[in-house]
Amino acid sequence: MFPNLDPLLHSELRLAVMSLLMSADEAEFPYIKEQTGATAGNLSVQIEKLSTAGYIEVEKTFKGKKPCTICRVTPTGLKAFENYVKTLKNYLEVGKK
Amino acid sequence: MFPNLDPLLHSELRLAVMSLLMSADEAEFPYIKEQTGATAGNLSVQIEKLSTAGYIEVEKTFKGKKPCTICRVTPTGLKAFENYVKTLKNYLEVGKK
DNA sequence: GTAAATAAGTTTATTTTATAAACCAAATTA
DNA sequence: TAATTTGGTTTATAAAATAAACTTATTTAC
Repeated sequence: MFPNLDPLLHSELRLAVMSLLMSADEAEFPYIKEQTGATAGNLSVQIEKLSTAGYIEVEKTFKGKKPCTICRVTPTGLKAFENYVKTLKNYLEVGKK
Repeated sequence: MFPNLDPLLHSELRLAVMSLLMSADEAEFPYIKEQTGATAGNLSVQIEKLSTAGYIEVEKTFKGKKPCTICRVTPTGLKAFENYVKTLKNYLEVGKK
């Protein structure tokens, strides 16, 4: 009836990050920070978690002389996201079945 | 872009409880426990939170001689749930806009 | 009839998680 | 060259979820 929701995705900020990356394909740290309204510290932690899980890949390069962190969703992350959405529907689609 | 998700509903167990009550109209504690697979303790805590928020109403009666806790969703809870679903769509409907 | 087990919860404690605050290094601006 | 900004990371704190322990009453088994 209520299958488990992937705890890595069932988090407001991590879900927002994934959502952003799903449509943007790739995004830089400051952009994600701005779009989500998260603090840098919180964002850094959550990106690290998504990265550790293999849901996103994180590339640390330079933009001119400034550090630049680029994030991309991986195939694993894509699958996890889709699965999360499907699972969540069991909770949301009340009375539709 | 990513409006805040009602923290009271963005919780696996509480969401499951609400979801159940949305389609069942009213339900007894043991039934909710069985359907969600939650432990009694956890369920008790989460029901209390939903009740305090006014999302559900809890009636404590007796079934013969045994205590019987009945839960129902309130209009406030209904609205909150619907709003949560709407908000969540911003996170889930990637690339559909 | 009484001891053990079950039912229906609640309370308290522990663990996990999210968040914020503090910090760091380099670069830019005043 | 001192102060500020940018782009983060690390560490500490606050909040939340979860589980474990406990309570009270009730059957059920001996």
